[in-house]
This record gives sequence, C-alpha cells and structure tokens, in this order.
Amino acid sequence: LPGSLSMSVGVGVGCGSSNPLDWTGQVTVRKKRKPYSKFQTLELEKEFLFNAYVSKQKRWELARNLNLTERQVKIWFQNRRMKNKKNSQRQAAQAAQNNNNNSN
Amino acid sequence: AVMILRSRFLDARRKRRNFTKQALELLNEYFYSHLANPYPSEEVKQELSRKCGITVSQVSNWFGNKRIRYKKNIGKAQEEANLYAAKKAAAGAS
DNA sequence: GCATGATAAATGAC
DNA sequence: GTCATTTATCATGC
Repeated sequence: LPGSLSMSVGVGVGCGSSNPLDWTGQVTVRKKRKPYSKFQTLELEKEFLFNAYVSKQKRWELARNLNLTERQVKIWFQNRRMKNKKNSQRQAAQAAQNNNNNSN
Repeated sequence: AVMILRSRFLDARRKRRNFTKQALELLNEYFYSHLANPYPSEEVKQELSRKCGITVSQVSNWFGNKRIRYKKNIGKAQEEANLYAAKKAAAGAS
C-alpha cells in the first residue's frame, strides 16, 4: 500500500473514542492540487505526441516556457503515461467483449 | 485545439452511471467490515468487480472516494457505519 | 442543490 | 522508471 504511510503520530481523530479507524492518522502536508491551464496542458500534450519520455533538456525548456517546475513536468509525463496505459487496457477489454458478443 | 473537442467525445467516459443497490451493498459491506484497514487486495478487488458487475478500476475508484469521504465525515453522523455494524451483528446472532 | 463516479495533480513505496 | 494512493476538481444523476 504505497503512498499511504506518510504519517507520523495519531493526531486528533478520536482515537480513544468509539471510532475504530487507524488508517486516518495521517498529517501529511501535501501541496494542494492545482489544475493546469489550457495552454499548459496543450503544450504538454503536444510534446507527449512526439515522445512519451521527455529528455532532461526538453523538460527544462517545458518547465521554463510553461512556468512549471521540472518536477511538475516529470510527474505530468508519468501520470500521462499511466493514463495512456489505462486507456489501452480499456480498449482491449472493450474489444474482447465485442469479440464475445459477435462469436455468440 | 483537439483537447476542447475531446472533452465532449472521447472523454465521454465521464458519463457517470450510479452503481446498483446490490453493488453498493457488497462494497459497503466490505468497507465497514474492514474499517481498520479498508484496502482490498488485488484479488479481492477482482472478486468484488465480478460480483458487482463493474470493472476493477471502478472498484478502486469507489474505495478511494469512500475512504476520503468517510474520513471527512468522521465528526458527523455516519449512520451508515452503524447501519452496517448492526447488520453484521444481526448476522452473527441468528 | 448536493451525492456520486471519474479524472487531474501530487506523493511515496519499491 | 511504474503504480497504488490521496486530494481537489470535474461532470453528471436526480
């Protein structure tokens, strides 16, 4: 269960009361999710068409031109690749179901 | 220029359909009977997806939304928790 | 009008 | 690098 063990100590949450949940003890200070602008997304998508993996040089340029950090650009491509994979799996599953419907 | 139109066509996956009562019953039953650790394994997810008639991703989405939204309601009513707790107790007392 | 399912940023485990 | 998550936001159902 990755990405969930970033807590320190059980804070607040009635730990001694009737509420029996311990997986809610996290006090992680996470940066608030901030949707990117249309321009930023378009430029990133445009580059993703050329290659799903961006070089360090290209990442630096994108970060500068789009007013993003290199870390944000890196993570965007990671999430974009996951999105691509999910869509491929969905299409594959859809095609498989269509084959079943046709053969039956 | 492509992105704007995609949100109306290819991205129509966002056409949300509510799950059936039976599916929600199974999902909630598992969630509230594993409140200490509501993280179903991949095998359990597949089983739930089969029983509920939804995809594994939809099961993951449901648990993700359920965990965060349950956590946000911890100070409040949460009659749903008591409901399934009572249901579990009744099942064992028969 | 909120409830709810799905997606978009952001994190962390490995 | 992948990938299961957390969280806010989006889009729809009713």
